[in-house]
Amino acid sequence: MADQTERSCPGRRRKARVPLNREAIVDAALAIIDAEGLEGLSMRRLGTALGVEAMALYHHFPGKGRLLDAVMERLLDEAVLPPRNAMPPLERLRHFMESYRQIAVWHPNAFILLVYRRFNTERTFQVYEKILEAFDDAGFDPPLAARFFRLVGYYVGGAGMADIASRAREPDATPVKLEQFAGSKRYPRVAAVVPHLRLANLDAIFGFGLDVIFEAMRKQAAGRSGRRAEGARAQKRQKR
Amino acid sequence: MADQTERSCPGRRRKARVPLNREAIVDAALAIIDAEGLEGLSMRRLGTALGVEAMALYHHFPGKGRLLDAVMERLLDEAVLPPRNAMPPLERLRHFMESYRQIAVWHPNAFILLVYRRFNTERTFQVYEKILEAFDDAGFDPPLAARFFRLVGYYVGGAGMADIASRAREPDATPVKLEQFAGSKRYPRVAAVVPHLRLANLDAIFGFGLDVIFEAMRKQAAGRSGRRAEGARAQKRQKR
DNA sequence: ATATTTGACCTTACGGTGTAAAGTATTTTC
DNA sequence: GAAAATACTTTACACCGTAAGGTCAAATAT
Repeated sequence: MADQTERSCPGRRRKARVPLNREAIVDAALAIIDAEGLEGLSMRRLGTALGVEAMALYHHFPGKGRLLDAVMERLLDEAVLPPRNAMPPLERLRHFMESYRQIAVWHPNAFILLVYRRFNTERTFQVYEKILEAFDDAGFDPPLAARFFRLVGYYVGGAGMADIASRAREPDATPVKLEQFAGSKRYPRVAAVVPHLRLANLDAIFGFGLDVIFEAMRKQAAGRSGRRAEGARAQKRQKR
Repeated sequence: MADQTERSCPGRRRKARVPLNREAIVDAALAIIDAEGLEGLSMRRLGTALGVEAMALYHHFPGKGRLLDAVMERLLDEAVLPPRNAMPPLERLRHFMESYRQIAVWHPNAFILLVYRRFNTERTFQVYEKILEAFDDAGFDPPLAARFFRLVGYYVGGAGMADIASRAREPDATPVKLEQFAGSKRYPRVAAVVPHLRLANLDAIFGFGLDVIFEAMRKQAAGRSGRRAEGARAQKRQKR
């Protein structure tokens, strides 16, 4: 992973020396995070991987914070919302949520950025906009869109994080693991449930939760679009 | 916040010199995190607050990781599961989830510990055990308990994190805020929904999500306990 | 009462971190 | 060809967690 690209190659046929660019830096940063964890990414380490001194990076990013923002954007690119005409809006949203979780699976060390840090760049706002557009397409007015947007967002973010914790080996974790308590007499309920929380089941569990949430959305959307058109029964939760 | 307690008071009537203890250290650590953020907590900083050199702390904790584990336990103490005979199991769980989120409100800087780090100590396993006991009381078999445990856990963890991000001023955040886009023509959906995501609404939004999840749990539990007993619904506290 | 052990804390040091400030060399522009 | 801009380096500072070993008062043993 430490490629040490031959950008400079001291004596040999100096080739116009292509300079670094933000994209290459972000790629390298994500590669390091994937390989060595978030705390494995330091400016010096990143510089070395790119064949450059740490301070050179400050020519392309004002600081590590902005670099991490760029890594977030890069991650978000992997979460795709299917095009508007491809399928019904709720299905589009479901696809997005599933691919969002995939980010946690593919980049377990980096995913926390999406949970911990604010979405503060233009690109991330474009994502918000498209998601909320789909909510609107599904027939949710802004107050209800806000509620379900949060519900599903909380869930997906939390699921990604918990997935990671399950797979986890963060820097200074205690060696104790869930599995060690599986046969414990002192924690019988934990022992009974733990077998169903294994890695192999996480996909199904995640899908189950999405089922519950999207089922609720489907009902509300149906009620709404009904009322919107003429006036049906509708779930009366709304308020204020 | 930097109390610099007079534990040593050089010349004056040296008073048996009460030594530090883990509890006092954890209290001080949490106080620092609350006041200055998670990255504001360093061993040196903590030592200073306690009137002691940093290395003295290593007499009470093997390292910063174990100290953070202790802070997690301290935080978890604030999430209370009402006693078994106080109310029906699903209501007990709901109370727990609400108080769990309160941790995020009271300790926004520390809450991420509960999401990011594994639960690895005895005390945290006791919490798991009691929660799963309540699931059992509610009539869920282990596979279904696992699913709903995750669903509600993902949600509550994600909600806490997102709440924090909303209130956030993490170390190197971009100055851009959601509100700056409220009137934007470029993000009309965001502009429409943002007013409903303000701090004042977060409690209601969180409650709405819990409503959806617990409604689904109620239905499933009813189906289960009905099948389990004979035909009645029965809240039925049962078992050991 | 004295000697010994122990517990609690301190000092020093090492290799890391992000980044401010200033220097250097190469490329581009006029 | 001179001037300006760009890309990168050097050096330095104030932090970080913690390993290793030292110090000194209180507790215990003799």
